[in-house]
Amino acid sequence: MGATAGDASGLTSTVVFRLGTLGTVVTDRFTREIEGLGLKPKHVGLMAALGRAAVASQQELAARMGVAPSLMVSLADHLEDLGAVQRVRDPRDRRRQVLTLTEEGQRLLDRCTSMARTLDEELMAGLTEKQRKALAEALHVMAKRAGLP
Amino acid sequence: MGATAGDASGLTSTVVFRLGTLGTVVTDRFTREIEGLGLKPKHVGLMAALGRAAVASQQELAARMGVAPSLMVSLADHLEDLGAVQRVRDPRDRRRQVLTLTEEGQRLLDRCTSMARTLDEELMAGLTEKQRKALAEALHVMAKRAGLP
DNA sequence: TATTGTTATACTCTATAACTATA
DNA sequence: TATAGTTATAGAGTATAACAATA
Repeated sequence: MGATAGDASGLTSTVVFRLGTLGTVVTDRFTREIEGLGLKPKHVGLMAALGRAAVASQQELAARMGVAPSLMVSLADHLEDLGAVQRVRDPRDRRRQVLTLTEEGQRLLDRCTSMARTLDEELMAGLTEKQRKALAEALHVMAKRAGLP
Repeated sequence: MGATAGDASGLTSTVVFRLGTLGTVVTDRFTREIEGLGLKPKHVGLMAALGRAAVASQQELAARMGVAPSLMVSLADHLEDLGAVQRVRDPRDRRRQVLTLTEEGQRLLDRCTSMARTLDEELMAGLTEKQRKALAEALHVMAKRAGLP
């Protein structure tokens, strides 16, 4: 025994490593799943943000999602093309574009949510009900502390 | 109550969403942390893979990490420049480049592991010891099922 | 002819900077 | 002059395809 150089279980067993690698795998999987809807993860993230806030300017949404305003433009463009969001100029400040989720957008978001739930099931197949609850709670606490929804 | 359209807590509370977003945040944080060592996450992943396997050809490592062989070349190039890995031609099959972790590589890997542990602490600051154990176990089970180390 | 590693090229994602219109 | 949104441009990261050496 002793400090065998070459044992990297140290790194790979950290939460940082596991969250990073699992996050990538899961996101890739989700990306393939929503591809048929003409969506990428960021589009879904934007719809989810709109689902919570109901109404917000592009700048506010960009700040909330931590992306550049220029990226918000192309995300909104694409969702508008799909009929998932509406752009309305704020009459009080005509510089602001206010985004709202349409009924079609809500339907798309619902389908994505359903797909995510199916993936959740697959992902947690090896866990007991108790373990799933504990996992969900731990992720929730960490997400809030990190300023995530 | 009722089915209020616009409530997206459905999506954002899935494990898929939480793993994806937390994975990104945590990886970005780790990336900044190791920047001073001249490393990117993939370099660390390669060193960790070498730490476990001790010796492997570039093709084997590329397959294990799920990256293109061409990317393995540049990762190995960079680590070789840092003195973290050695390339040795397999005498039995001179096409194969066998990679091994040097002592310097082990030192670098150890420092990265230490940084990851510190981040783990920060990340799980809001969790009880019991919750941390439960989280680690759940992540471990899911990682194995996903074919991750 | 098939395989390993390498190099050349192209594609995706996203940020920064320049620009337009409103304020 | 400052800000919201847009457009143009550039950089990072990585894959695919073409190539060289070896089997």
